[in-house]
Amino acid sequence: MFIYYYEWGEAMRRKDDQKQLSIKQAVIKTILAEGFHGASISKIAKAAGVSPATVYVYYDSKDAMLRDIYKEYSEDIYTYVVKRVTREMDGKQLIESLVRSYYNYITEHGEVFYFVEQFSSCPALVNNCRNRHNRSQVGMLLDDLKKRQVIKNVDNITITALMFNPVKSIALQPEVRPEVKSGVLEDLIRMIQDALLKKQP
Amino acid sequence: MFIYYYEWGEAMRRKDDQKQLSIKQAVIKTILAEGFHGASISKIAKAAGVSPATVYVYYDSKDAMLRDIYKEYSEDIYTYVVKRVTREMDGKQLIESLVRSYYNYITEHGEVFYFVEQFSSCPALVNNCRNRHNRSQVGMLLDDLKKRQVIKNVDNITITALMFNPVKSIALQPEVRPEVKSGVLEDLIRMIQDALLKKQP
Amino acid sequence: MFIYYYEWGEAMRRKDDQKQLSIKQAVIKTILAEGFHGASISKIAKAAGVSPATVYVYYDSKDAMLRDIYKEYSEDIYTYVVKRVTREMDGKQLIESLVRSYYNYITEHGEVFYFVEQFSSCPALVNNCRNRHNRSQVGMLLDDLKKRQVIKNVDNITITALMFNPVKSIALQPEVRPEVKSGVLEDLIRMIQDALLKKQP
Amino acid sequence: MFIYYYEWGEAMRRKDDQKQLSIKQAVIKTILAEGFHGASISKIAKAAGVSPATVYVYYDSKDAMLRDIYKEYSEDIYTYVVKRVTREMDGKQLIESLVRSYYNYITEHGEVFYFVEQFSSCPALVNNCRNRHNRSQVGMLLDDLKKRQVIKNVDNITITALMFNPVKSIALQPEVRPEVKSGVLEDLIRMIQDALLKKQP
DNA sequence: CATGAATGAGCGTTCATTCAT
DNA sequence: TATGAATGAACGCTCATTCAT
Repeated sequence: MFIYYYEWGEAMRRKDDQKQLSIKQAVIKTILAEGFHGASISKIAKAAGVSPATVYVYYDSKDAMLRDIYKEYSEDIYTYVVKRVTREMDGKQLIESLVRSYYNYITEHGEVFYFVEQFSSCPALVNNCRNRHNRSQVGMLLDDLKKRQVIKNVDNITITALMFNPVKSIALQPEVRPEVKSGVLEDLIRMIQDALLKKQP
Repeated sequence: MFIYYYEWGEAMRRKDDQKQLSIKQAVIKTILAEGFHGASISKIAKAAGVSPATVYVYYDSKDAMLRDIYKEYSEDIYTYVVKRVTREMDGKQLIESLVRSYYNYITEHGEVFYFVEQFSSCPALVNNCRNRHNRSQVGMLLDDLKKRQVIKNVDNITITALMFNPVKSIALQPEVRPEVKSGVLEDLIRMIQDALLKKQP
Repeated sequence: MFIYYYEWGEAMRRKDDQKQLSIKQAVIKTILAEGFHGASISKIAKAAGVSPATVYVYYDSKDAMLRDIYKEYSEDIYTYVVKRVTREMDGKQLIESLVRSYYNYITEHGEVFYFVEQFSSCPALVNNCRNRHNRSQVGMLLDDLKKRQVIKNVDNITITALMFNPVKSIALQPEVRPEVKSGVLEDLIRMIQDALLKKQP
Repeated sequence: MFIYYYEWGEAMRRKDDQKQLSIKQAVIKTILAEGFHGASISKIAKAAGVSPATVYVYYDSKDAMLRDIYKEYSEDIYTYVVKRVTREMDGKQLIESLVRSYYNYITEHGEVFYFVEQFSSCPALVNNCRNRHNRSQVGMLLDDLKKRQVIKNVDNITITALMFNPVKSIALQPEVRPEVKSGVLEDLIRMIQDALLKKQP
């Protein structure tokens, strides 16, 4: 008589990456549609096309799920902006690039950005997970500019606050039309350059 | 058994206002303590020292209640900053005053500010109520400065984005110590002045 | 205009004792019918004719509810048996009375007794609540008999184990007919008397 | 991908038995640790080191599994006590042996005994399975003693109720220290002898 | 006006069981 | 045979809201 044992190989890998992805997308989509507190597991599961119980195959709890997705995306925007910087850029160009990339990321990845923002604004959730990897890449960039006397020698949190928060608030304005936003963005870039760059004698 | 009181006067009326006020304070306090989605009617009622049913004497629904309170406080910060501007101030001083007042409001009225921020960040809620009264007072101030060629002639939403958002993000950082924030605030004010003021030849 | 305040009096006492009683009865009945682990809140609520949420008006949690009901009934049987003892009884009669009363209680209050037994047999539950009030009345009775040299001078837990456990096991046998149980009870009483009473020279 | 093994012998067979055994042990262990209603299939499977689905290879359902295990162990204690009886024992010794063995079984096989007790106390489960094999061996022993006029001529259920239930209740008391239990057991044995043995003229 | 009681709907989660491999 | 994935049903419980007084 034959006895067969199944080998734990590729064929048996049944934890479905596609399914987990669709859950993640459903989370982000549902939170955008229903707000953070309106995104229940059952709504998310319905949006993902799975049973509520299936969510718990992939995540230990709702909080853990949100935290995992947050961790995955929280630093995404900084990776994005840093990747678009090149060596040839001078200080002025670099500031423009960073601000513009930040804006572009928001328009291109609105749902994800919105999710991260929502999550960040809830202290109860965000306090449990800290990861500052790619953000620090921005910090290194700024440190270099300061050393090279290109930008003013102030704390990085001051610089990033000035560079990213105004453009964020513009990008998220639901009432302002994109064309207007473009113009505003140009003005903003000039003004941030004025604020940050050292005046050359 | 019913007991009747005939006397009806200011004292009686004030009692009701008092109750509504304590509900409002309870809302803001509870949302700070428990987060937006942890602030249930029963918790709020308990914090206010009334029955859950009493809340519905003053408000039609939970959403209506939050909206009412939001409307009451959403523009509070702009009233605050405008009130602290005086006629003698030149452009530079005016910018400093606006930014500093904005920062002071957040530190002094943290609970209210937190509530307004939380509410604002939920589109489902905020879309139903728009009021731009006191913010426009800031707009008038800026328009005047632009007409007098003191600050650059750009859209007001650009200016306010640059003036208020960086300082907000600094003020809300939970990890940064107040002493550090003070220094950052000074730097920020200088840089916002550099960004906004017209360069004098 | 009239203002009336409601006095918190008998008329306003709306927490319905009858409803709480019907919940208690539903608990006991449902546990008998469905077993301890089959008695869910929703089944209990249905049996009591209320909404599941209503249960939580009267009890903080399911465990607290079971514990409350247990505490109310756990010593009931000892109250019952002690109450049926009279001063005139000699040792032999007293033993007969205690055993017979214990048996009668079980047949008369089968549901309650079953609930208490089920609860007692779950260590996780019973460890959180200890009350030994009426049981100790039995202990005092036995101490007196020992002092008066009527029964053997052994530990009370030994005596109660011998007096009550055999009759309990008989009473709970579902397959044995009541007539047979009567005969068995008589035999049991004689033998327990033989076991406990000091032999007179 | 499938891998085939041809060799099929005792070793293979034993492996399956081993797996079923480890499931059985996991059931008993988990019920002791988590209580009857805390012993879910997934917890049991985890404790046994198998997948939840594997349990259903060996048993049709959870109830069937519990019933099977119950049937296997329910009469174990009577096999145990009967095996420790020898021909040379007189009536007094025999009673002592039975009672003491019963006590020893409980202390030695606490987990199994606890499982059987828990199962027995749930009518919904126990009603579906009846087997009185080894218990009847005790009955034959008692019948013989009665015929030989050593013990009183009463129904066997009366005798077993008196012999086994008190000692069970003592053995299961979690608060009483083992040393105390020893003394109680001695007293109990004397008293059960007094109750059961025919008085010699 | 003010309340504690009451509730249907929904929450996050776990269950016993089945499926696909 | 053995498995991790998948699930409908049910769990205990809380919610915003209404009811009866």
